[in-house]
Amino acid sequence: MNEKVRTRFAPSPTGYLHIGGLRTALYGYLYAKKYGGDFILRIEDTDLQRYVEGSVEIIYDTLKDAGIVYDEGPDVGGNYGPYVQSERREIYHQYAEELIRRGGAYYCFCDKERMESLRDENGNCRYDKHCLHLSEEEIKAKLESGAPYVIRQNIPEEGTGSYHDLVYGDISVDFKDMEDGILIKSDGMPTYNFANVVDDHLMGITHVIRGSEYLSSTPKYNLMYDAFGWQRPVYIHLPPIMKDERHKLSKRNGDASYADFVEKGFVKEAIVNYIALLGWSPKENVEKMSLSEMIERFSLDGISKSPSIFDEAKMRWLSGEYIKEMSDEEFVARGDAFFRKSKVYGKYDLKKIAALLKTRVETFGEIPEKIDFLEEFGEYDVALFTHKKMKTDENIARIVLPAARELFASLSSFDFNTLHEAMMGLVGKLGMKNGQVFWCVRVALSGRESTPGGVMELAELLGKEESLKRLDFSMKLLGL
RNA sequence: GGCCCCUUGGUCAAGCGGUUAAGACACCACCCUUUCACGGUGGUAUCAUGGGUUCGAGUCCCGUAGGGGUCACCA
Repeated sequence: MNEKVRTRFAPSPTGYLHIGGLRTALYGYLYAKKYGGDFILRIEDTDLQRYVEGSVEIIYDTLKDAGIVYDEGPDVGGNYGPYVQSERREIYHQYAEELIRRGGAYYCFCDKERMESLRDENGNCRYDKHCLHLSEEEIKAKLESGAPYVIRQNIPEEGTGSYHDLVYGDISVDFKDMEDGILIKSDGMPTYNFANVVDDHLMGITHVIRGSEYLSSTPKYNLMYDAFGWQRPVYIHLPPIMKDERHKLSKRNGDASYADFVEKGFVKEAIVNYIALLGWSPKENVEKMSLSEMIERFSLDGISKSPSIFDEAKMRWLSGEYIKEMSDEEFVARGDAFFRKSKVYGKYDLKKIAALLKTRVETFGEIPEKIDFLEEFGEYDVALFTHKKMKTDENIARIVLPAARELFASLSSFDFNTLHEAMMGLVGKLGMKNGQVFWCVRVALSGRESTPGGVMELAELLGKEESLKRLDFSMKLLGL
């Protein structure tokens, strides 16, 4: 196989790009790039009923945002266009007629009523090839009279369709279990069943990567490739991504999409990294990977056959790993939207806050809740001064706080090092343990059981004036 | 219901006839430590089930159960 690898992602513009779709795109991209091939984006908009305004742009934006770049597509061009199916109507008709000539399809004039009468006890109707037996004259007459028609695939009544899937292995389906599906609808548009075959061939797609829902209909497509005398592509079907063991993850159920997770503050690279790991694992047993590392490591034998359940907790962890690696500047820049949501925006040095926050949040979304106490300070439960392990309580606090207040007031500079030295001195002077002093002052400054950073970091951030104000307030709470 | 496919800890998963059945997330404990984190160490927990084949089965075969997909003028 020395022909150039060409894969494609072919979504229909029916709304947001969901996680499963994005993974399909990602694998197609990874596979193509792994072998120096091309990755193509094709829009499958043959169902005008389901078309949702603006979703094509969402597809472009999401892929771009996720770093999945396509070599050819509606907005970037290419030599195999157009890349939007609704612009290829004539092509489909031409090939449909060709297929009829080759005996692989036929005109069908049956109406809804007749189809209804074919329904079986399970409510399924199965076309009986009625129109396959129309004479050429009858067909011509009907066509000329302008009677509505569809074009159906002519599937053999016996035999078995077999093929080899690179993930699932050998798949066989009996022709008798397949219906003569519609290839061209009465509105003149092709169905997926036909358009995907024609386009994949015309666009030179070598590897078809798609969801496992097509596993059992693929023999139908092979019948067409064979009838046309075209080379069948290599098939790679992917297991579904589940929300829980019973339900597939889907936008229709209101499950989060890529965009939703970005909005929640997950690091983009982590989202892409995580979904790559759903249904695929590299041989090297590594999990955190950049896109280029994924390309290097991607291999089809690492794709699993069974569905995997989407675990937000693990994606959250990965997101945290990416955050820990960021510089303070990058954290501030990328978390900007979330810093803006916090009450402290514009009032503090965000780079200093970033340094404290990086190991304490896994998504940018957690930023506001972690730092709002810098602006919000008031009544709190004095029981916070009691901490068994630190050996401290309200009475210790009554000794520590006034001393700390006096100390703070005496400091001419209020940076971390000065504070550290001063606080250590205070510990010695009071003859207490570090924890006793630090715990009490930190609580007095924050009113919180836990904070990002310790006393010195907090005092430096708040500044001398605010620190003294808070100490005064806390002393009052303790009845001093 | 017919057909196709799937089944290793709570989750993602490695394994491809012989292993003490990796690793990660989550969880728990301990260490580090001025809180919380980070980091470090350790721990709990898995081969759906019944038959075969084999000296030997998570790995191969068959059945059963459970789950998913599909059976549209949707993709």
